[in-house]
Amino acid sequence: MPKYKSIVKELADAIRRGELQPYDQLPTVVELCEQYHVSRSTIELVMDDLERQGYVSRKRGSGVYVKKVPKGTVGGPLNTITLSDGANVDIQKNPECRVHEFTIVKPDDRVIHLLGLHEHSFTYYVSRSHIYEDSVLDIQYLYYPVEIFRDIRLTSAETSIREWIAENYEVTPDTYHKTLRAVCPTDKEVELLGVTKGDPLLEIEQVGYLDDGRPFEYLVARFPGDLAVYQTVDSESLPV
Amino acid sequence: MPKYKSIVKELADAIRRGELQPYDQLPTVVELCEQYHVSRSTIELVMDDLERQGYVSRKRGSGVYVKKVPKGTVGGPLNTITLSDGANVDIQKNPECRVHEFTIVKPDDRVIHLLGLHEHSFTYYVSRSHIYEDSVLDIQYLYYPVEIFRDIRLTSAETSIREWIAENYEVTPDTYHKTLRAVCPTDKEVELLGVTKGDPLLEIEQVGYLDDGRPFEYLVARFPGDLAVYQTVDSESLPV
DNA sequence: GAGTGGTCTAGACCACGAA
DNA sequence: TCGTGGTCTAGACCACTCG
Repeated sequence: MPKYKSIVKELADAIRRGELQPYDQLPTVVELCEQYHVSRSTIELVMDDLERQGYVSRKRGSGVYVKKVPKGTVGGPLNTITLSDGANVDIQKNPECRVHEFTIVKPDDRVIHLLGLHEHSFTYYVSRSHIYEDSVLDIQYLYYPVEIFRDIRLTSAETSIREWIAENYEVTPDTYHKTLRAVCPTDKEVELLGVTKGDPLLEIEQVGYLDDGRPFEYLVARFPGDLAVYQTVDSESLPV
Repeated sequence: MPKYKSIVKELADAIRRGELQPYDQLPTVVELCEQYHVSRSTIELVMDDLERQGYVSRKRGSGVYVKKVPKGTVGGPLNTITLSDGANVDIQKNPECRVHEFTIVKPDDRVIHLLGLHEHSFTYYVSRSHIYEDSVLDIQYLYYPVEIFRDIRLTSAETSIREWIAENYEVTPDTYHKTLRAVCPTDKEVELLGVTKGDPLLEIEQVGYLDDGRPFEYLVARFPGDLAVYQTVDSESLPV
């Protein structure tokens, strides 16, 4: 782990523990340099990271300050779907995964377009749901180019496709392009998700890229609106 | 403008113009250093920025590569709501803004909590909609602490509250914490938005922070699901 | 082994804020 | 005026990829 990451961890912990309180000024950059025996640019990386995680605000010429955020809302998972409410469901590990379909298909135009495939390309296609204590948490539709992955096994779709890929191919995912929408469930989804026709779903459409620039994964996931939220921190605002 | 930003702009333009094609390798870091007469760390900042904007993938030990993205989908606005479809509506400038309510209120618990206010605090409260060619684009609910802004004018709510604040107060917004959801419209919203009861809405709940760490704005905006999407790029994926 | 990007150093200069 | 963070330099070392 790079040096700056471990400093980030220390400071973030201090904030979560309440050792650094809202509106407290962090030690100055120079002080932190001495304290951790690192150079100025390293501390700069640390501050960038802390700001992107929503811990601090930086005021040029003045100092870096701990944000006044409601307890428990900082340090949580960002840039991903989380299941809301006290529903202590960890979508990451706990839920059972039920595969509805697992085939090789000629994908529709949108998938071809977003994965940058040729007209006559084929992809793996998986549809599946996660289930926790008899309630269905989501429905997912996944597409993987056969060009890249010549062989994907059904068992991997029931656990972690990404893990299986990591073990069997030498590829490293880099970034994901995401689009979020509010949509109506299809008739099929009404049935599978156990929602009613008028219930809204939160949809996330995600294209994954490898570190050489190739799209390698197309994913659409839909969650009942009362279960899922997407949280993020950045410097863009809606125009107001 | 810092030096690295202008280099970002040049390279991003080259990619958008197609001068650099998908899967092309960018000049190496060393070459870029010579080409732009800058140091290595500066180029590092450039690459960070290009990657966060979704232009390139970086492969350690190999090179930086232009992502294969469908034409027109890169370089667009990120981390904010955009109005989908060919609907060439620019929410930023074109639409008329109609204010429904403009008062000072004792906000509810959630607003108090997220703005970090005392129980007995007051806020400005604005509800308004944007309208373009007879169709209603959104409905917004905004709260500003009276503690921070002693005076907000109605006219500003009809144009740009943020602009008005910038002209009348010495505050600089820093970052925004956002939560996205899919929700049902209330009866009132059905009426105001001209949607039907079962149509899903995309909701964005946003808390804005100043550069000294103070929350200064609470905003909930709701958009008809068929009009609005939220787009972003990052290195987090849904677990798959 | 040669070439790549990622991290880091020890400085410097600048823009800005606070008093 | 002085202390702050933001940018930038000219190097260095390391981890990694690829032929």
